[in-house]
Amino acid sequence: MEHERRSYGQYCGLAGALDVIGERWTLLIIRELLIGPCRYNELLANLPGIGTNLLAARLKYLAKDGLIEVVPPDQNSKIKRYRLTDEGEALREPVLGMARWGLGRLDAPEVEEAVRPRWAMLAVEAMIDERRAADLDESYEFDIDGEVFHVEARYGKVKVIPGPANQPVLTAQTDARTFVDIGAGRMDPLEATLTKRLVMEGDIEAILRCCRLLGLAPG
Amino acid sequence: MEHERRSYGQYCGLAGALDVIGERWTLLIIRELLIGPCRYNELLANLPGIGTNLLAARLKYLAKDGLIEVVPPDQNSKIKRYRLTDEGEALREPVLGMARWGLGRLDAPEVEEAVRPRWAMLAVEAMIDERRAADLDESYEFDIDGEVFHVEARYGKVKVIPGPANQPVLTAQTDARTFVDIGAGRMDPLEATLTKRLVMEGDIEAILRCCRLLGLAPG
DNA sequence: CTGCATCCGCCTCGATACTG
DNA sequence: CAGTATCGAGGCGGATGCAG
Repeated sequence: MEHERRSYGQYCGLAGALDVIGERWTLLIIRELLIGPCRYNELLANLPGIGTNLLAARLKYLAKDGLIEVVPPDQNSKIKRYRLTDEGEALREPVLGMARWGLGRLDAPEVEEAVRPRWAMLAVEAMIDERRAADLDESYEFDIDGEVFHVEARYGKVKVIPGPANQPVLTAQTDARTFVDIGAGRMDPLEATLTKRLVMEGDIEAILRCCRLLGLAPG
Repeated sequence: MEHERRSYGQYCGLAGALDVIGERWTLLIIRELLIGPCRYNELLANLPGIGTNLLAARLKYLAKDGLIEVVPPDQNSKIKRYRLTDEGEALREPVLGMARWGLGRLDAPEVEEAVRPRWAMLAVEAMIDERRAADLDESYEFDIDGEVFHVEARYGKVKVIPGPANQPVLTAQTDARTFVDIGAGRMDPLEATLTKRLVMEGDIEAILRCCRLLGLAPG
């Protein structure tokens, strides 16, 4: 006995979007997949509080609606993974926009708040202002609690990529909590550096260019 | 006995945003207020299906979170209105982004789908590509089922404004259903014109410039 | 009439247990 | 590892009540 899905029943783009991605947990699943393809149990681990039945149901709907697809297990690893389709990937911009909006409003984390280094990667992507990258041709490497990724700025186009950079002009090492604090505007990079919670290595000018790209410094 | 609000409990911008605007109906309330300040019963009328208690509860939370504020009744009209604060207004970009995403996926409306001319105004705003307005200095007037608004393009900055335009180079008249069909890409402006569902008056070149601005024509 | 508050039935959600 | 099954609690939808 299948039940029909709840719908707003409005002939409007936003209502149509929310019919698909408006239910609880759905956009957070999209967030995880925006960072990269995931296995079922990875999603479960990075979405503390979601019921396993609910995750399964959401994945089923998202696949039926064409936002995600299953990467079948290949020869070496017999593990099924989920990944965004182009249609799902097209949500990146608006979702990052919402993340940027929410980042600026974040309060200090309560005791029970979950913190994951991978979310810092999305925070970086949300903070980037590509208009400030017109003259850049370099990359910055981040190590957040051991999770390593880098930002590649190439003449106006900026990408955030998992893994270490080739020849970064800057490496930054910190913990997820501190990084999100900085992104939320509640801690200054200077303060984090002075208290040794943030350690940056590289040319001073490169550090400033990186901070400007992330909206952490004027200019 | 007040109940604590449900939260994802994640120290992440997106999760923080969804704690505030992720509940059912909330983003649609924001949509209505993005179009313009509204009275309680206007919201109720344009959100068919919402419970009156739920609307009241959402408005209360949105006010407490600083996204909306109450415009007190002034002398001539003793009617209370709700309007977005700057914080709420800051959601315009990501919300329009989601609307654009959803607009492209809209199926033909089912029998029971609600259609409101005011939503066409938001659809226009979502469709606009400001990068194509660099050389424009003119305005286009729309009449959707009697709801009149206009688009003002001024050298790269484009605004959608309620009410008639001053000296529009183009006036377009149609019904909400047809307009959303065009926005969703399921009907061509040409087809709508030939079937008399869309009537445009103005210079042929102006019509083409307007279509390009809305992503309805290449170039 | 507007702007809510209260009540109730149902559906969704969250947690745990269980299976291939 | 990757889900399915089950069940209690709470959020939602609709009707109704009521004060200004």
